[in-house]
Amino acid sequence: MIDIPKVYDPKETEEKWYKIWEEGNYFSPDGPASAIQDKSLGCFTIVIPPPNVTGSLHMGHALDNTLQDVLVRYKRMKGFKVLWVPGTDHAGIATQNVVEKSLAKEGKKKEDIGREEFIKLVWKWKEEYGGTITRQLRRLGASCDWSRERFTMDSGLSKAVRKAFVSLYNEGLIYRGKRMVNWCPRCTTAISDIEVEHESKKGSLWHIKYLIEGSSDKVVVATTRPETMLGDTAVAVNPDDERYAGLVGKMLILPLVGRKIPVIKDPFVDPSFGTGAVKVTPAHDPNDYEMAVRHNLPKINILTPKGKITLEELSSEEKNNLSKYETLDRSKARTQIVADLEEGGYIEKIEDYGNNVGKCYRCKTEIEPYLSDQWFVKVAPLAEKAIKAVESGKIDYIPSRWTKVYLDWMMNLHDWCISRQIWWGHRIPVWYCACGEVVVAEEDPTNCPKCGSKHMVQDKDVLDTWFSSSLWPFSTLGWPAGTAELRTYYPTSVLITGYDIITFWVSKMIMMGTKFMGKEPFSKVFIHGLIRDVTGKKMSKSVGNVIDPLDVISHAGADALRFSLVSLVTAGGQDLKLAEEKITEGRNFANKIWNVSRFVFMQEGNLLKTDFDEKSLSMADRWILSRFNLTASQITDLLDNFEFGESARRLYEFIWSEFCDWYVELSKISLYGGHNKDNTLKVLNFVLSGTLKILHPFMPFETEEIFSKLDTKERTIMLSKWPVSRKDLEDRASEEKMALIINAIRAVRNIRAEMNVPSGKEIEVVICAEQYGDVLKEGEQYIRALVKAKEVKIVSSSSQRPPQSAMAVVPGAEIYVPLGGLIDIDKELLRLEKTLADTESFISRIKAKLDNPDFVNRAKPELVEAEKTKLQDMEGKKAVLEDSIKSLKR
RNA sequence: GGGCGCGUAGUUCAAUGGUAGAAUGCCUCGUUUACACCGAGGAGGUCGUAGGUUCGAUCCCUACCGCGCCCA
Repeated sequence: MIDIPKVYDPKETEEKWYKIWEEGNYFSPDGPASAIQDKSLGCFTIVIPPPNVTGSLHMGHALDNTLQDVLVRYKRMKGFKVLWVPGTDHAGIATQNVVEKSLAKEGKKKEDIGREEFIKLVWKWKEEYGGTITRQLRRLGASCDWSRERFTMDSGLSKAVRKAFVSLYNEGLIYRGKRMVNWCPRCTTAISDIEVEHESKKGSLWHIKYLIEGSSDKVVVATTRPETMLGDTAVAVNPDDERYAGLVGKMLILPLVGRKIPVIKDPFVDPSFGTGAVKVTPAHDPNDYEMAVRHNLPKINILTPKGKITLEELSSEEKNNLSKYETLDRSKARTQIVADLEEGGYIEKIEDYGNNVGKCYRCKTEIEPYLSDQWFVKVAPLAEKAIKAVESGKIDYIPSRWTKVYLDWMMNLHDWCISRQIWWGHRIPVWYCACGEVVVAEEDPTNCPKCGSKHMVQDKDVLDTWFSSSLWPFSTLGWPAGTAELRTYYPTSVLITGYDIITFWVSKMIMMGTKFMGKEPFSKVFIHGLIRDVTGKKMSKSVGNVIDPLDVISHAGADALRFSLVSLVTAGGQDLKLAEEKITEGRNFANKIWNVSRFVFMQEGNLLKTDFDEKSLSMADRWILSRFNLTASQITDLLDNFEFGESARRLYEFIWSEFCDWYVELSKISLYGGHNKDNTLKVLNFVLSGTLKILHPFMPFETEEIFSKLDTKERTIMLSKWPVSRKDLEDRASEEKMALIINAIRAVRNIRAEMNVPSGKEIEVVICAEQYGDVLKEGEQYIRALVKAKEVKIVSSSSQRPPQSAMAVVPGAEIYVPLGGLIDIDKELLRLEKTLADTESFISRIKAKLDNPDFVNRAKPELVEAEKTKLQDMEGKKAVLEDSIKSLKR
């Protein structure tokens, strides 16, 4: 029994228990958990934000999934039918990148092996390595139902994607068109607006001279992107700009190129930008594109998908002139063109200019506005319902401030570009026939419905990964089939995620859920902050400030990690600054729990029972039972309100301070003194096992390990009943009594330390209490033991004050410690005078309040009463202190 | 430019319209039979600045200063 190690070792415990839980099917709502389910409570469902299949667990995942697990474990113990659906996301671009990289190691490109082979390779990669993150989630302790694990490329989910696409297409909510999109030249695909990160960057503004045809005059055009001039088809000025009024309609000669382009007027042009005349490059700038549409200008594309110069769309003469630029990368082309312009005397000046560049959120490559054929979702009609769902309160954001962020964004949506020019993903379910027929269908067509041809060609593009993610809350439950699962678990209960993906994912699930299910996918969205390093910076490998959750799990244990993270969560949803010290705190806490349990196990007798006798409870027993009962109900309320951080902090306080520092020390009196030993042990066990239960959602492994050593009828803490608040354990009187005892003990300890009483020396204590003599008599043994006193005398009148003693005043009692020769009179005087000064300043503040008629008349009466009582107490304290000082001075 | 969040102990952060709390670090003491990943005691804060509301503001309101994020 006593061979329990002094330091908690999480490693073995974690492996052992997770295996037992998973193999015992404890995570499933239909397994052993059903035994504790209360039908009247119904279901509690969460779908996991699916991590990228290529991913490995970072702190953000650790936090997000810990919070989900806390809630899930809590609800499960409470009796809800709990389902937590796990799974991963196929992460189109990211996964393709990974496999391309491994191909590159063999010196191959994906084009070398072809699309079909490449996709096979990705699947093979997925089978081999795709389980990494789900294994890591297991190490974290996540109690999701792995038997229901999903992958966004599963056949079921793929069916859902096709169903959704075809329905939206048939309703006219999906369309194809040539549009200006955000193009990543590295990923060689379009990406959506929100996948672009904006960054301000120092750049230049080049002032370039364009000659006016048939004249020696010139127009100076300012641009931040001189290289795109190869695709210029006009120069535009503001219609109200008098400087250029005479110029409109004239033709200019494009430098280096020789192309003749018109000067046009368009209100879009800002006369204060540069010279007020801007070059118009319709194929490479979204605003220029709009202008070109208005003025019917040609759109000349000069870039390949890889971002290199192409002359394909130029005239043959231009091709000859400009061949030196062909195949140059866009940045090299800029350098070259600027150099050539300078040489030709076309540069008027170059200014420093700060501009905003868009970067691909995946690979940080600068985005190119690029004109191409793409598929779009017309979002306005979908957004309308999604907005209503939140406005009407059917979906609540917690904290509520995210509501506004969501709504603002929803109301300003552009159509969503959903096609991606990559290979890995859900292929767009559209087929083209040589006869011109287009088929959009859930099932692959065998032949053309119009001409009967068997040679239908499927669209090459795949869908944005977020398209399949947007269906996640119902596709994972079997949709489009109307399964029992779907009826039982949809809508889900709550979504837990970071604020960084409200726009990417949350909003889209709401759109698709309201659209296809007719019901919001969840009624609550809990948004938490993001993990940062201790200085507030984002954790990143390149900065080197990453704390790896798996390292932490290895060194400190999953429970420590979980607890540390949760205790950092704030009600306001602030970002979490994670320092190593915080992890240490979690580890130390885990060790504290281990050791207090060890203490309980080390007591003699094997009666690890909890059936204490109510009639023979001591004051301390009643106190801890009442405190435990209160704590359990607080934790319940806090968790019901998603107050994760506060609940963790409250548990810490209860366990460390109230249970360990006070009750355990008090219990030793009867345990080691032999008096009422059995009952004390039962109370200890009762509180310990109850505490383990309310702690279990936060620290599942360790609580299970300890619980398993207790003699309870419940085979696993995971599926034990959540403690309910018990009126019979509430005991305000004992709490007040113990408060007095604790104050008295603290006061004596303070005297001992301040007066340098050697720690081994036993002292005498005299306590004078007019009102609370009984309480102090009852608690005398506690005081004696905890302050190392050989005697504690309770007297009722201060006339019995011992001479040569240090003293302190606590609410309800005066405490004297006779120190005989030990007392340092000067030191004690100093101490008392300081206390007196504090007391006096406090008194004057209360008096000022009570002398203020406005306060007395306007403040709540009970508050005024309380102040009066305080004043009385303080004046009493003052009198006692003055007396003591006087007698010491004598 | 629009919006949001944050400025509280040396540090990292809570809470609260009525004497401001914790963790960590620091100082003193302590190896007492759960734990030194420990215990006891202590020092440390004009709650960013200036106004306003209020009997009373760290908290509510306004402006400003500083920091961060999101959107254009």
